[in-house]
Amino acid sequence: MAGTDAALPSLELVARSCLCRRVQHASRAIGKRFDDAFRPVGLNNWQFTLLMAVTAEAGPTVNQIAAELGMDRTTATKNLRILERRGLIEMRVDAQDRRIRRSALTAEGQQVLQAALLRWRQVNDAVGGSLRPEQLASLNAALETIAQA
Amino acid sequence: MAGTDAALPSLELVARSCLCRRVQHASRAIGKRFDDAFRPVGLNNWQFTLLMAVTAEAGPTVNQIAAELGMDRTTATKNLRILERRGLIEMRVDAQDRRIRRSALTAEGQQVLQAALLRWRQVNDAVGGSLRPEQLASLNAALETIAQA
DNA sequence: GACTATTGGGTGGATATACACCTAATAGAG
DNA sequence: CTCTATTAGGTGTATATCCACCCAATAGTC
Repeated sequence: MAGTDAALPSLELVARSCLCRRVQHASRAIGKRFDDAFRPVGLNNWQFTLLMAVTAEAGPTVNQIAAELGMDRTTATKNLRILERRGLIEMRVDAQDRRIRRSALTAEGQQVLQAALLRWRQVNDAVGGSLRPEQLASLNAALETIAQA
Repeated sequence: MAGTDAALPSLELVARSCLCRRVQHASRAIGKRFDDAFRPVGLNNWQFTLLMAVTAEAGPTVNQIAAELGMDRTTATKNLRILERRGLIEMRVDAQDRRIRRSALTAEGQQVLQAALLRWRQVNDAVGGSLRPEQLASLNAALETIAQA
């Protein structure tokens, strides 16, 4: 309408084109789907991701895990502690540099992760399958671009 | 490697192709960008989205807002209460059906939202501009598909 | 070796999110 | 009109997330 600042975008435009809202909405939805899939093995989606990150390298540090997942370091600290309390991972001080704490899966953690992998593939295939192959590839590239900002 | 269960996906494959992890990573990154943009006006990204949802319809209910944003109803309740405490919105019981609570922006809420709109456009354009136009369109479609699951 | 800067990490607080469970108001069946 | 089902919503709990601030260990300088 006239009378409002012409420099301001209309509310309809914002609601339609807000990337933040779209990504957050999708994030909640996909997180819930993976939570449901992992519930029988007692994990949620980020715990699965964290277990994966712990196994990805040899004894990754808190900082390495946080950087890899793009989360705040203190968030990684607190989430790792929960997995540690449940006995799925171990954190131990590095021998050379005593500031550093390195993570590793316990035997139980490996078992839980193995049990989760089949469920992961099912739900990941299901979600990916709802997109056309070229759309999935484009989505991955776009998400990576956004994540690196 | 041979020796592991052939039915299990390799850890490398999982790390590379996990849609949940990618979406969550992008969600954290973009949320942080919008948080930074809105910080000068005292909002964060979801508060902005919530204010937008409150103005989108005439006096939307808690359920309507939660459905529109794909968030849990109880999450909407608690987030709305924070905006209410700050005096940015008002919740009032519907005259016809006293179970229903309808939301509306206060004058201060409108001012804050107006101040945020310019910042929104800057950061939304910046993020969208890092993608090619057809990639952005494809991203929007893919995110909507995922959100509707 | 002492002083300072850098780095790895933790704590406390505010808010974000969802689940299990609950209350209150309305709607519908008889 | 009463009883029950449905619907709108809230509370408590556990965990997720980030920020401001802190501590301890190492590295670098002299």
